[in-house]
Amino acid sequence: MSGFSAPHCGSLRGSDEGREVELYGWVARRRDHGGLIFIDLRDRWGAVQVVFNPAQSPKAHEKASDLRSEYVVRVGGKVARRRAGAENPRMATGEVEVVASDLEVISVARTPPFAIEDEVEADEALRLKYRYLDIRRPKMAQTLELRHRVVQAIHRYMDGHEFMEVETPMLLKGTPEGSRDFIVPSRLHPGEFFALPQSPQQLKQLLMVAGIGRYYQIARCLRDEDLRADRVVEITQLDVEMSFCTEEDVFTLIEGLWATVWKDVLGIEIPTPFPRIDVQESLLRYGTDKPDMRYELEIADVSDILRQTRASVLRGALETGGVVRCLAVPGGRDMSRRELDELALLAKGAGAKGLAWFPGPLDRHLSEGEMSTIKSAAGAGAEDLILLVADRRRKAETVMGLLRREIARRRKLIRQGEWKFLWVYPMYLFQEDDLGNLTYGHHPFTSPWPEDMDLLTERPYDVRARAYDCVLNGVEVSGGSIRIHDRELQERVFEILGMDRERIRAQFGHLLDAFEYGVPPHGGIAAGIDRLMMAITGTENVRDVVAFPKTQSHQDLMLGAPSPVDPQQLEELHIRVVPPQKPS
RNA sequence: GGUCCCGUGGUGUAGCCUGGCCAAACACGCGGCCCUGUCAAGGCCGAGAACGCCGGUUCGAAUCCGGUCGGGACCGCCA
Repeated sequence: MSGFSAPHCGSLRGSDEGREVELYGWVARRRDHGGLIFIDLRDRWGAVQVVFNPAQSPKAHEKASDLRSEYVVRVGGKVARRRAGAENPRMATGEVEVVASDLEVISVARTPPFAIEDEVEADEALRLKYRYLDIRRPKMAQTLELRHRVVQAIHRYMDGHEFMEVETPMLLKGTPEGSRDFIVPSRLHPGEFFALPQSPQQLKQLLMVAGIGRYYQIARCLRDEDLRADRVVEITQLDVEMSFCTEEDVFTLIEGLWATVWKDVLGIEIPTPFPRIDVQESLLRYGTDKPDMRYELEIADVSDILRQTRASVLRGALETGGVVRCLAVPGGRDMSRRELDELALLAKGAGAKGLAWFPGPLDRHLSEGEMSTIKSAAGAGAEDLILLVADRRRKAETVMGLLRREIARRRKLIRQGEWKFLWVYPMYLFQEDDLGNLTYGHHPFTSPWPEDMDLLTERPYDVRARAYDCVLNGVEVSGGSIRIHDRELQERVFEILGMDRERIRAQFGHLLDAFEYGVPPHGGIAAGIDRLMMAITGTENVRDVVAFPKTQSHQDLMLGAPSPVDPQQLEELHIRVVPPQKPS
């Protein structure tokens, strides 16, 4: 018995009328009329109605009464047009049905822990535990197929532009830079470890030195960091590197790539080139470096208006070097106190000291003049409510960005169906970390802005970077930079980052050495396929676009990973486990 | 590292704030019977949870408190 070449359940159409077929699939639903029995038979391609009629085949009909959900069956029968009035326009196969003459139960099934239907909202942990059932849901299967088609379109496009896919190793050298590495013990080198790739960054730069010129790879990258709704441990990225290029070449390539993917896969024309915004302006106006342009809602800085204000909470923040930012909520005067409290909770959750608004509690602290100046700065209309946050600049931006997104969601301001691409460019080379230390903005291989070279030592924070992010509907779908290709400049940047000679040599010696053997100028970009798929499918949950995702605490609920290993295995790897001390 | 939300039959929810009327309600699903044109089929009947776990408060806890486990959202982090 081979059903491999059998017609797909979901592919039958009116034109198949009269065909004798054998179908293989899962019982999606059974409607037993005592006399007639209908089942919907499902496979990856969809579902078709099968009729068991005792008048036509009493044996098949008798067997069919034992069918239950998710049984795997083989049905022999004839494709027939449905009788007039019995067509189902809601099914792609709704014009036809298969009149069964033969039925074989290949495999029975327990009642699944949740219904295999798109609408049923099962608990996510349960879905993850039984992912193989979850993927049977048409929506999940379709998402995976869409992802496949996107990736195929990417391969075609990159190949068409003479990019060569080169595989890079999974077992790399660990670096304390960037995100936390996943490490793999070496059996043959006691006490030494490989690191799994956070990205093939250095390897693709070395491929440029190797003369490959145009490299790409659909690469898996692993970062041992805390998860979020839009982050998974194991990400897939389109990794690209090219020689003798400028930013403009990268922009053109990627704009063309997305335009092709959208056209080939979604049948949608997207306009190119994409608009650009520099990161500083983005943070000011949208409170984020990945603004969603499907709605307006601009943030305004009203610090200067309020320097002398009687409102002490606002003035206090300004006097300690902070800022006051505000946002007009369209028609927001109708918001309930409860709703505003929820927003305040959100702001506090993000680390804000509080949330102020008017009309409201702020009324008696602000002068008429202040209120009207703020309103015009925020572009507020008569029915609008003004939200204000006073804090350190970065905190205020984070909080306002969060509020902007929340307001857009709550007030349904997001224009669904729009594809708002943009480049955030340029960015800054360095940023300040939590402890006030200087660290890189993108990664340490990013080229400084040529005109800002003089500032490197004196005012590093003002140095722009030849780095860019491509943002789609508020999702950072790709980011990259033109790299440093000069050994001395690269060493200088490492030093500014606080690395001593010894460490530079140990960690990046191979790259610096390579730069002495004829290095082309180069640059590139990496596009997160997971986030891209989020934007395409309109989900806010990455796990929706990954076949077998892990939970927030890095667990695979289906496999039960991670799990302890055999002591013998540990011994072979020269590893001893020290359990965490329980504070008692 | 931190803040917050959630955890009740197979599934989704109600009940929890204002403890006793709750061995817990509803829908779907599940099992049986009836039914020849349904497609979320329909009708009738039925089974199924001591309320994540541990401890505390109380005459009495699904309900209050503490802890713990699991899931999620966010801040930090993620070059």
